[in-house]
Amino acid sequence: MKKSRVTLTDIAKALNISASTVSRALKDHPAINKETKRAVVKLAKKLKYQPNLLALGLLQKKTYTVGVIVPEITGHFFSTVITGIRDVLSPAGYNIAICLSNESFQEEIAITEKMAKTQIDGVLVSPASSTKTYKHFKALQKNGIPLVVFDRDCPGLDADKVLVDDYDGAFQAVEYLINSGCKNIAHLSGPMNLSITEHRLQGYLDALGKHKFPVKQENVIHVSGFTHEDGIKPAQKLLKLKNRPDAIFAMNDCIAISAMHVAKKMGLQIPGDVSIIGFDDEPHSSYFTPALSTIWQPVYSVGMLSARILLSKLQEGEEEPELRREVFKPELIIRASSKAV
Amino acid sequence: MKKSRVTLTDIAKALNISASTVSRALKDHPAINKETKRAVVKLAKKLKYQPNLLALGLLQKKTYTVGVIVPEITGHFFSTVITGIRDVLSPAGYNIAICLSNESFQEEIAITEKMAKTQIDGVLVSPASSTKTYKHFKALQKNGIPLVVFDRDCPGLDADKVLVDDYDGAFQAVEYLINSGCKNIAHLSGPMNLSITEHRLQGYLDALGKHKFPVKQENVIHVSGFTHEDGIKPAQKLLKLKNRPDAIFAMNDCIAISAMHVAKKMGLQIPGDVSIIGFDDEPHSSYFTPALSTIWQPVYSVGMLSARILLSKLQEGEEEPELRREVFKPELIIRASSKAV
DNA sequence: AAATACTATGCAAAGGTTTGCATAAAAATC
DNA sequence: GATTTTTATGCAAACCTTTGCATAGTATTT
Repeated sequence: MKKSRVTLTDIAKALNISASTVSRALKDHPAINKETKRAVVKLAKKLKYQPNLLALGLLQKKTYTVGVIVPEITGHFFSTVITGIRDVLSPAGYNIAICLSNESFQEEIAITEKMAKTQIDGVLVSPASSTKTYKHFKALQKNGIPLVVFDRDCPGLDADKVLVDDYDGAFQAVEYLINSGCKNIAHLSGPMNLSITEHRLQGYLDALGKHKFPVKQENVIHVSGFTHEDGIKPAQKLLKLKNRPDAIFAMNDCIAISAMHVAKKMGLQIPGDVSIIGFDDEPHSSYFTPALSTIWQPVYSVGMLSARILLSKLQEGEEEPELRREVFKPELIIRASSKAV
Repeated sequence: MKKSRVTLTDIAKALNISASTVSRALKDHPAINKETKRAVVKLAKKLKYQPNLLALGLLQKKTYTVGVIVPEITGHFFSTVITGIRDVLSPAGYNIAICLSNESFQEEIAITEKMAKTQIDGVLVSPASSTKTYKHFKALQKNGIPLVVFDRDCPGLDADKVLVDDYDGAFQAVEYLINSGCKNIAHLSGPMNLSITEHRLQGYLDALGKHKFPVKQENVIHVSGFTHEDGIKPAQKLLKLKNRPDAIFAMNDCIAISAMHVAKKMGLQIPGDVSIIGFDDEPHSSYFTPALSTIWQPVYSVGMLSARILLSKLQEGEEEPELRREVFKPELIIRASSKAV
């Protein structure tokens, strides 16, 4: 049988006083007798009184809970962002409700609806790759729930945003490959319709363009997901081209690792025959053979800053200041999978 | 300004009926006029009525939220367990509140207290490595909150448990090393006081014992955490022993990778000079050079089963059936980092 | 002694929803 | 036409906490 918890009224009855007095005694209200206060505090401790946050939330229309919507958490990126979010929000007294959209637009909609019902205070979101419209986010905003978008942009949505300059990261990587003497640079690109995919692709294209390299259709392949398996076939396709690329810039480290794997199986030297650069700088990446060159992003900072911005919206209250758009710069980290320049 | 949401009463007023009628109309209550129902449903949709789950929770003492307490989520293990949990609980209509203890006993206590206050329905927990007593868990149970412990056992705590046979996994790994001809097998063990550490260590010891191998104090080193960095120094210490081990069984894959890294830097052949076996079978593990031999665990299943057990406690209600203790068997996966037998 | 200020407490409402009981109206039965 | 049944709706309580206002008693001032 579910034991009902100790309530204010229970304590009040036991001491023959009113619930209001008990509430005030526990809240350091000035107008309260020291004796009474002492008795209340003592009994509350004895009975292990725990205030019912539901009742409080109902009363104050504030739940001290922030929702975080991410596509997945099994990768390094989002789990680290979440850790950053937690490290800001938790000390501030906020709960975090982490929800996984599983890269599904439908699930994302279901999540936002549930969040509205649970009276969440604010939302941090990185949209699913299949998300096309932002009605569900706008609905949250209309409900007065502040929204911060991180990492994956929602073009056209008016919200605070914390992003990473994916374009710049890609540009750096490709330009480095060019400077190191690569002549035929391919790109394992991400799933279509995703802002980060597009920005990285554009960075790749523009770096080629800047150096007057021709862009070959066959040199760009979109992978369908972010895991190793998703990278194998596209990498094979690339490395079996008649005009085999001498460099691959991959969407992320997992895909880059797949490409390295395929290349090695084909007997190719890395970086002798083909240079490889990834994106994300996962913890494992420096331990591969050869150690993977990659683009580092301030992942933890993305989480912290997003949380801080949301927090300020929650606390400053309602004055609707101008929207913020923060863009972090990534850094190229050269290891052994790409030629020295 | 925080717009207050549409409530039952708002709809009631607009239609000149009572809130009870509106509630019933939206709930397919039998005794309700079709006309009325149609009107209510139509208006509710138009105004985008969202029931307030706080009020409901307060009334029914049920929040349809389950708390999940894990030490961290940046690794592969817990993030995958969580995905399994979600895939069971989400379709059943439950929310998941993921909380990170950060391997800290104190934070874990704070989390459980907060969970009691938020009237959570049930809890899934894998305790922090620094957790020594289980008072906080017992307090939850006393409050009538069902608790399921997964992966990391809490010896002496009466709760449902979903574990992996770490002892058996370790035993398999070490026995394999013995059978493959290794004579001097070391163990990079986990943080002290953690059930999985102890079980794996015992498996190591017993496998040696079974084959009449001497146990050398110097061959067992405890690492302080689960990341690559935590493994480097202990691995160096091990491989610089006068009597250098010809095999290392590591606490997990990250540590094993560190050991491989150190060994390679020292110019040792793997597995020629030293065999290495890890634990966890992370997605990356087969992509290292050489591909890492390891122990696979049914991580996703651990999550799913834990969630299913909790779910049955939540639904069956209160009859307190006997506690379940499910133990999954891990599997040895031999790749290239250990000699063939 | 009367008026004022202060201290300590209680009452009641509010927050949104559900539900048992009561009630009213309509329909069905005799 | 009177009684019973059915159908549709409303009232009010309950869930727990906070807080403005009122009140009663005590202490201070004039």
